[in-house]
Amino acid sequence: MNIGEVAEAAGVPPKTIRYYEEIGLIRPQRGDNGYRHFRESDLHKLAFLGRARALGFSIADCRVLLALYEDEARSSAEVKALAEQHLAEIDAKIAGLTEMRETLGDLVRSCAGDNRPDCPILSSLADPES
Amino acid sequence: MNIGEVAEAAGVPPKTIRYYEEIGLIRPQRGDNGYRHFRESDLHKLAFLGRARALGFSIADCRVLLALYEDEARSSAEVKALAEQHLAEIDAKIAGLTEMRETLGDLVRSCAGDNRPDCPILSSLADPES
DNA sequence: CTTGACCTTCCAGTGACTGGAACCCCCATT
DNA sequence: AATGGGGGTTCCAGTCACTGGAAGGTCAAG
Repeated sequence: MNIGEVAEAAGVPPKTIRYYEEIGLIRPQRGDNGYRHFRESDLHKLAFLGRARALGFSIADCRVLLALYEDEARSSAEVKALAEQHLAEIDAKIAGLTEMRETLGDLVRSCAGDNRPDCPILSSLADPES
Repeated sequence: MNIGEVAEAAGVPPKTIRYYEEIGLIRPQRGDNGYRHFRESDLHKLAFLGRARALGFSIADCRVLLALYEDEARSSAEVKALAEQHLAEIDAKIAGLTEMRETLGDLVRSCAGDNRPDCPILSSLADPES
């Protein structure tokens, strides 16, 4: 398979695939014309990476996950630990965003949104104590 | 005030303040020694920026917010529209993260986390249909 | 006069791509 | 044989909002 075909099949853009090769996540073969040639195992890896990224794992995490996936002697505890750590990060992000959402939501609700200049949103940004 | 003092007072690091000057968000004066000199209005702006950033507004949004803040003829509707747009982005982010959280949470719950290699997390990443 | 804290600029790196330019290759049609 | 279009290739730059670090100037205290 050429890069376009595997990109389509794995749901990962060609640019991203080239980037993944550059950082050593995959190592496709090369044909005589210099084209990358992808085997089934490459496609498999790319789809794996696409799903891991969609779950928010960093590239560093993905590297570890791929290594664990290919390590027959892994323990599921290692994988679970990584996933739980990531889950905690997601929770932290959600908590931060939720707090933002609440604060900003309050401000938006308190703003008339008419053509007068008085605006509690700006007032609060300028001085939340006032 | 010098940069350290205003950084402390506004809760914005010196590096960030220099960056904000570089991109034209603030224009502190300069002393004969080349040091930046910050007036009360600069401090005020920096604190404003710090709070807007803490609410997740982008630098581009902050630029607009500052301009609106300084525009006596603004309408609160303009501010509210910007805030509502940002609120929608926050909601979208929260929704995305929440979905990740659920999927990943399911996987983590289904993983024994023992010293055997069998791992539903890896299996699902490799092939979610299986 | 020296020390140390503070200030300056400039350059590079972060994460994970993404866009674009310049160029090469392969196949099919004229 | 030429050509056209849709692949592919590399390399460079940009994104976002800083952040770290190096090399060097300035200032106040002791």
